[in-house]
Amino acid sequence: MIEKKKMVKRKVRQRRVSSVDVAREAGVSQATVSRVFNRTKGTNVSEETVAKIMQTAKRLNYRPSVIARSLQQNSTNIIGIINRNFESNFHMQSLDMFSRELQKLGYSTLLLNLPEDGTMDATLHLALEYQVDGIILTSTMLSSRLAEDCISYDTPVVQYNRYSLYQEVDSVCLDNFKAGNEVGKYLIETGHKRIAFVSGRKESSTSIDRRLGLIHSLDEAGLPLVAEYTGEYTHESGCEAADAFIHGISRDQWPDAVFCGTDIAATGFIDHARRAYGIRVPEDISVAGFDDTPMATWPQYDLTTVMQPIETMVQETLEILMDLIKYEKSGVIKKMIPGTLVKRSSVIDRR
Amino acid sequence: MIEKKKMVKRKVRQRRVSSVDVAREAGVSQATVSRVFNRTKGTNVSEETVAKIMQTAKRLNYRPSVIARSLQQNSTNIIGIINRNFESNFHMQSLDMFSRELQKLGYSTLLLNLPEDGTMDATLHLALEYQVDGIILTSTMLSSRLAEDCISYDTPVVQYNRYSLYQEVDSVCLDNFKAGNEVGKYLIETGHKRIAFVSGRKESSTSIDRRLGLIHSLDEAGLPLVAEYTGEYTHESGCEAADAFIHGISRDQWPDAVFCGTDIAATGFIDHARRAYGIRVPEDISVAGFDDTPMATWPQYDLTTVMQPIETMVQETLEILMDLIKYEKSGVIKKMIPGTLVKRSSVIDRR
DNA sequence: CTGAAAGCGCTAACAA
DNA sequence: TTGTTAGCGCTTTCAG
Repeated sequence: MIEKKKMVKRKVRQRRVSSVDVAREAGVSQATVSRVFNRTKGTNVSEETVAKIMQTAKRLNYRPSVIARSLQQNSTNIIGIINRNFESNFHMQSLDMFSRELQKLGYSTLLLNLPEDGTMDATLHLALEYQVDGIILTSTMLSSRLAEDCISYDTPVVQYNRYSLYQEVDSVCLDNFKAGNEVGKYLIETGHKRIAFVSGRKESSTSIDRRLGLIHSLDEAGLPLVAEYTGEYTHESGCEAADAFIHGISRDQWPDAVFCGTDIAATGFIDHARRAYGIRVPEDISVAGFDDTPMATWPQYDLTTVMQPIETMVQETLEILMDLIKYEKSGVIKKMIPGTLVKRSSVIDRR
Repeated sequence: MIEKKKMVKRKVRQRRVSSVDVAREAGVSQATVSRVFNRTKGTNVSEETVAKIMQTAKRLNYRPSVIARSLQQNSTNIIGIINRNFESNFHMQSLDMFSRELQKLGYSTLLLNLPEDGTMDATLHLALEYQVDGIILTSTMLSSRLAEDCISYDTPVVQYNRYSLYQEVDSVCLDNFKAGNEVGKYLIETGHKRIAFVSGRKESSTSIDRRLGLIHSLDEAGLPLVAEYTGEYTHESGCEAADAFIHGISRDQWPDAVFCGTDIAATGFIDHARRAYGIRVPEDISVAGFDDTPMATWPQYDLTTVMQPIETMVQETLEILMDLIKYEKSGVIKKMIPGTLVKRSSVIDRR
């Protein structure tokens, strides 16, 4: 049996045309070619030579090597985005927006994924080895040891969608506590007495803060959290939560409002509560979500939820990062972005 | 008014520690340091010096510069992924899998987005200037002029989720014609006589092929396509399609089965048909989708749909790309991957 | 306005 | 086993 691969010619990657080639062909020095491809800042080259060089460059299909330039300039124009997962709409949209905005700013995006098993050492170091000009860390926090590494590499980092009061790292994050608190206050205002919570991932600090915000509002009103369920970012989790809150429980013990930490869980809750238990939403139970995904506007849900202003968050993150790249760091920035409560019909006024 | 930025110290990025620094500190030559960081292939360095160098490297927090190495080796270990959009689940999952698999193969991902307004010249050239080792083009086709550019740069390209018979570019794509055809045959087999189609984007070649496949099956059975609607990849499009097929149309003119080019449109169709017209799915109208997104398994839909084996498609794409990187190209590969019809209860047997 | 030359940090061939 | 040296392709003084 013959291995197919063995029969094929091994490839030696050919040398690309370089500025030297263009220079030789055009009868000028290599430096002049370089000047032509960088004459943004008043580098003076005669019209004539410019024309000649551009022409032969085009003929030889020459394009400057960003890599060589990076080496010489000590700057790659690459931003590393270290990504934890793509599980939610929020993450996808954020990534999309980051890479588009970076492109507009003249940067490219090096996309790095955290391995499932967790440690980000290797991933972060990879980014540093690529000499990226900056790093955006989504939904993860930097250990102080790794933060040191970034500093010693003089590579700015901004955390997105995660923050810690005890860290020197700049961050941009939705104010999940406040948002959770506002949902709670709204549910209380509208006359709900028996409020329950469905959490996203247990370890997720965003979920934890939303929950704490809710509880704070309940405490102030002297109300209990009557039930809670911890799941994943899935429709099924919402279904399970409905079972947990309703199955085998007498009607007067049901919650009259359920705050779900994610829209997707809210849809699951609503669907299952209706189908399996004939519960009317919002007449029997009000439901609120989080994220304002497209599904929130589907007529059967018409979900009261919290909108995360992704565009603003991305812009703020990039602004901080660009400043860190250009100017000396002075102090730590922890930007908390407020969410917006979007009121729809899935929460009813019970007063 | 004082500009804040003006008050801040402009930053000059410091030089990073290089192998020369380590060499000096450790009292060895720079080449030896390099060897230590590359001793995979039997480069012989004494235990003693290795220890000494590793120690001072750690102390100085030295890490080799991938950029410098790339320049010298004429290879960056970066793969450029040129992405059209993130609008669907399929795209996100593909991107996620690509970047994870590439990372396993020792490559990093440079993520480039096509601008809204369309031309990919700039984007492709950017990738080439970064000297990426290969390019994956998702949901787009390469003009023959740009294909030339890639060839002259000796940079392999593989198209993902798009193909063209007239191109020299390798590609991996779901066999959308066949999949559409199978859905059609299945609907016919199960006794449907009045079949309608809801398209994804009009220009999208994947949608076009799904439609052609469907029509081919109808032709063979001597059945007409009773209605069709062209929308977007949204729930709302599905709702609109329901209006188009049902509103103001006498019951005997309704379709008895609707094939939606995407799951998301199928959910919209089902929801709206039920809510606005009291139609029972599948009793009155059967519905099939495409993609096998998580929603397809939600109980209220339980959608018959076509699963795209994303993992296989990604693996095949990478295999082709890796071969193109290592070996001389011999012939053009156009890999058509079959979809899998997933039968669920949204299509009923009418025989 | 243009050329010569140094050097960014690294690898690899060649010497020792 | 280790050091010396020549580039990789570019930008950027410094001369002319």
